[in-house]
Amino acid sequence: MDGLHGDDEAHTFPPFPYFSAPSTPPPLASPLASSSDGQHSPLAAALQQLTPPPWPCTPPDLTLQPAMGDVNWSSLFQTGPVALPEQEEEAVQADQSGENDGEAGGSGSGNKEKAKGSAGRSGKKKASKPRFAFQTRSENDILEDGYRWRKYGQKAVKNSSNPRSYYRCTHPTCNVKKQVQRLAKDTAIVVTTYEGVHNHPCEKLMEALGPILKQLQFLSQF
DNA sequence: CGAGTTTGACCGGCGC
DNA sequence: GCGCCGGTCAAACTCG
Repeated sequence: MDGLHGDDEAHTFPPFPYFSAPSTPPPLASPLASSSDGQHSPLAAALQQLTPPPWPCTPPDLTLQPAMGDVNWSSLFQTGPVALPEQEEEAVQADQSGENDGEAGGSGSGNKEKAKGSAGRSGKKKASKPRFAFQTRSENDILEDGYRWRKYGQKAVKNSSNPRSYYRCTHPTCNVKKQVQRLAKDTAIVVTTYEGVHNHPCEKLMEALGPILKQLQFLSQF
């Protein structure tokens, strides 16, 4: 976890790819993704752009958060295992492709068991998910990234006077989590760590692009 | 009243 | 084996 702040673990990222998937984007979960001809319709192309990236799908709204002034994008880095072991990678993908019952159903399953801790379910070794961390300079702890988050915990962490907050994506089938914490050294800097990949389109992006998509759908008829 | 937040307790991993 | 620590749960609470 300390890799978050360790410079030796920091991996410089290419320019913040808000709307493009890292390499080969997974198939979109939304039914809208399948066009009538199944090929490269403008609608399908547009929807491809909505493939959820692991990082925020929308940039911090500087107009709404004037204090965020200078976003230190150069500090964008990847934490944790950059290259996942094959088995773990498979586990992660399986976890994200519909077997999200673990976390998503955990809290509401009526399971009397108490918290099973940070190691996850079934006593297996913790499967490391892709994690992406970046720093922003902001008065707000929560940057507007286009997704809806539900806070499920807050902890005081060692060597930091600021608590760490834990959030989970509110989408029913999404298992993405994020941690938000202010730097002890510079409390103006918020470190946000994303864990996992959204398996659904960005809500606010969909909201914003809705009219455009409708128009594309209309135009694609001709 | 439903959705989201707060907060204390609990659990597993890990270092010693 | 023990204790520390990070992560999660879930009941209680708040808010719109």
